[in-house]
Amino acid sequence: MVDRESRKKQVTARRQEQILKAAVEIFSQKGYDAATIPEIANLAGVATGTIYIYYPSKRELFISVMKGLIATPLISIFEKEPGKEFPATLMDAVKDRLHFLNSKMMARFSLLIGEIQRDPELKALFMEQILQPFLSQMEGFYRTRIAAGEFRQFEPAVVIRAVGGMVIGSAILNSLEGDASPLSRMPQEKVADELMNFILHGLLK
Amino acid sequence: MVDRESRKKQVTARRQEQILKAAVEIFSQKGYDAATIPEIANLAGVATGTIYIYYPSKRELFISVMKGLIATPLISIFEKEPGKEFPATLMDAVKDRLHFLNSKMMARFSLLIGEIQRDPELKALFMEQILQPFLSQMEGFYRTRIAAGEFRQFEPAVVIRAVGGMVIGSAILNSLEGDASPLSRMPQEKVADELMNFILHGLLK
Amino acid sequence: MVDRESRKKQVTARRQEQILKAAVEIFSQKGYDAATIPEIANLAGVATGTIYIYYPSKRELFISVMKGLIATPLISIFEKEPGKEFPATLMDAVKDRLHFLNSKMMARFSLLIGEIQRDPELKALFMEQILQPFLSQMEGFYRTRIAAGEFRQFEPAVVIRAVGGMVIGSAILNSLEGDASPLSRMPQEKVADELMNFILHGLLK
Amino acid sequence: MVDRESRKKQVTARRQEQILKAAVEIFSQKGYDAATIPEIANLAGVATGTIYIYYPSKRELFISVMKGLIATPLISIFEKEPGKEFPATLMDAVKDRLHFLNSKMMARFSLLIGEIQRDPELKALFMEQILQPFLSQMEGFYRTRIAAGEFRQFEPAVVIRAVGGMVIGSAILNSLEGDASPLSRMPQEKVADELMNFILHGLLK
DNA sequence: CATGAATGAGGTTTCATTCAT
DNA sequence: GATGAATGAAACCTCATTCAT
Repeated sequence: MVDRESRKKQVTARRQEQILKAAVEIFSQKGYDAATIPEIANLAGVATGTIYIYYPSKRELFISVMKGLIATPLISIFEKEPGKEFPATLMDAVKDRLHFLNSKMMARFSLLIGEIQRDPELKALFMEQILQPFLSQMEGFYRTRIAAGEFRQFEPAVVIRAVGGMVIGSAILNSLEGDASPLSRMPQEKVADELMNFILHGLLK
Repeated sequence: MVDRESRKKQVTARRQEQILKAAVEIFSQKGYDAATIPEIANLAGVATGTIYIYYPSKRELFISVMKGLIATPLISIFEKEPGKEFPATLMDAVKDRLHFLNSKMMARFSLLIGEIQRDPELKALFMEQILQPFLSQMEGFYRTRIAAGEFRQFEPAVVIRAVGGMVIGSAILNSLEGDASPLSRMPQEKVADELMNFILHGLLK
Repeated sequence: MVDRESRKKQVTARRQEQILKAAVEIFSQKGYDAATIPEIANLAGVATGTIYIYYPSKRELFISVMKGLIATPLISIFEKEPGKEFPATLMDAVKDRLHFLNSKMMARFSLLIGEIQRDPELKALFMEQILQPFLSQMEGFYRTRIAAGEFRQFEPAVVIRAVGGMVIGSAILNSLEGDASPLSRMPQEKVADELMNFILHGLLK
Repeated sequence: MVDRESRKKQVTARRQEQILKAAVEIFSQKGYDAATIPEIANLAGVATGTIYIYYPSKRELFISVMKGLIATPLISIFEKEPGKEFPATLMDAVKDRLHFLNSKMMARFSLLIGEIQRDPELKALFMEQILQPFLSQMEGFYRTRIAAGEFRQFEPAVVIRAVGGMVIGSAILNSLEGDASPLSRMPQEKVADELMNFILHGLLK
């Protein structure tokens, strides 16, 4: 009995996941309006009506998709990894994030960023769950470095928004340029290196 | 005779403009699908059918809107202004662009960037009309500065995409944060100053 | 003055004719609904609005077109031509009508016969102007021939409807088969000959 | 299980039939353009959208209607019925067909014959499924009779087109005259008799 | 729970008709 | 009279949502 119940729950959970996964796919390919429930159902391998057992409306499903994307631990670039000295850490982080910028998830984000801006709930959620924590984390990191005498004393609000914008905008550029970008033909190592040097030392000699 | 004809043309042109303006407004508020022709017609102060005299379909109207946004002489940040020395020029440019980043047009762009990525025609148009020229211009400027011994010799492709991404991403952040951003409570002068210093000198002391 | 007025009238009449001719063309090509006033106007070389000076509505224009077709002196097959003996006359008539069956006008009729059946006014008009006179004429001719002892004494109503139906139906067959019909590769002379013989002598030996 | 599925199929089939039947009715009453999907849906007792589950477009529904009409085993007038001698057979056939000429289906055909001529697909279908087989069958029959020494040796192509045209045209006359036709007040027996005699023996004494 | 046929509101598009020039 | 831009009603079609099985 317990077994049967727990198996049931498992099946249910799996199905929910299937649907969500399909929804992520379709929504990010077509945007909110152009995506259709039958299409998502089809990709998920369930009947149209089944989706309404798990999500009360298309909008709710979409919100769930966005929450899923948003909930993803987007950015931990500047988490201190104890025992590692600074430049090495940042360098590694940048390399890691470079791959992240090319990731499917960032592509999805960049395709759905319009919907986020338009929907108040999504906007609030995004600000709360992603933007604020990210900016805070960066600000904390930045202040620490200033205190340590490593970084110049810019206005943190400005600098972190510049860097944050760079992350978002680069993802969009990536999604637009695709393989046409010269960066796709350079060793990631080199790109990361250059990028970090630019951020750390600036353009000026 | 000539007068009557030319007046007619003027009226016609004005109406076309009315429609386009309304379309820009509605499309950037609601996105492509959620926008409706009757709504655009209503805002333009014409009947639904009238729109189809000027644009053969909703899609064409949308393309025209996007072309209009794209055709806007977006970026001339780095045009040489003869007689001005370097840092002053860049500084001025950045200040100017800061205002630009806050502009309605950038807000619209940031809301419609998803559609641009999804539509092949728009994508091509955007790449051709905006992205390539912008990147080229920046690259040219950057190489000049390197040759003049002013700038470090980074890989131009990387640097300009970082800066370009910063422009796009910052516009989106702006649109998301709105008045909640601390930057909105700082003197533009100071923001521009900090930003430029960051770009020129980097984070490191 | 008189000159100018009469010229005006001429111009007006010509224009009316232009419009009607264009309407005949378009209506018989596309049928009533699929034909559009702008298209007719375009073919007639006038502005859309001009048509409404001459005809109060699309329907009226269509009725005029049909009246024009119907008014055409469709059938005078059996008019006695004095001084000619019988078989020769009929033979000639049939030959003449054979050409008529292939005519553009019969093609138009066969394309618009559905509209005639559907519209009560057109139906009445068609019956009154074409069908009844045609049947009467045929009936008169037939009775004369019976009286003359030349024709068998069938029920006239049956025979003339059979022959009348043959005329209409053959026009439709013609329009459907076009050049694919073997008849189009036979000398008209022979076809007329065979046809007349069939009608006069029947199938049986 | 099987039961439930098969019942579902039955329900589905019945509904498809309902829709098709309603479509036949409306299309033949109003023609293609003037017929509307909501009207057909209404007559079929289903919602507008339901029709689009069964037929992808108005055009497809129409094509199905026409195929249905066309697929009807229209004419087997001249099928040999073994054991029956000739004139009796033909007589019976004609009587049978007389009723057929008055049938609803022939009325529909005569109303839709314009659409058939205008639409290439329908035209091809009609030629292939109806006209050619019908003409072939008649030609075969006719040649047999010639060989048997019963019929005169006319050019078959001419004769069968004359008779075929008579069938189509008579149906149209019927549809136009309706009860106004004197034939409707004659015993069918007599009409058939006269008609057959006319065809077999011709007009001439 | 799962299914998928049915629903019908709502959007795009066409075009007969009007009317100011 | 002639023009053709403007109008807006009405049609086709889609798809979120429901519900009987």
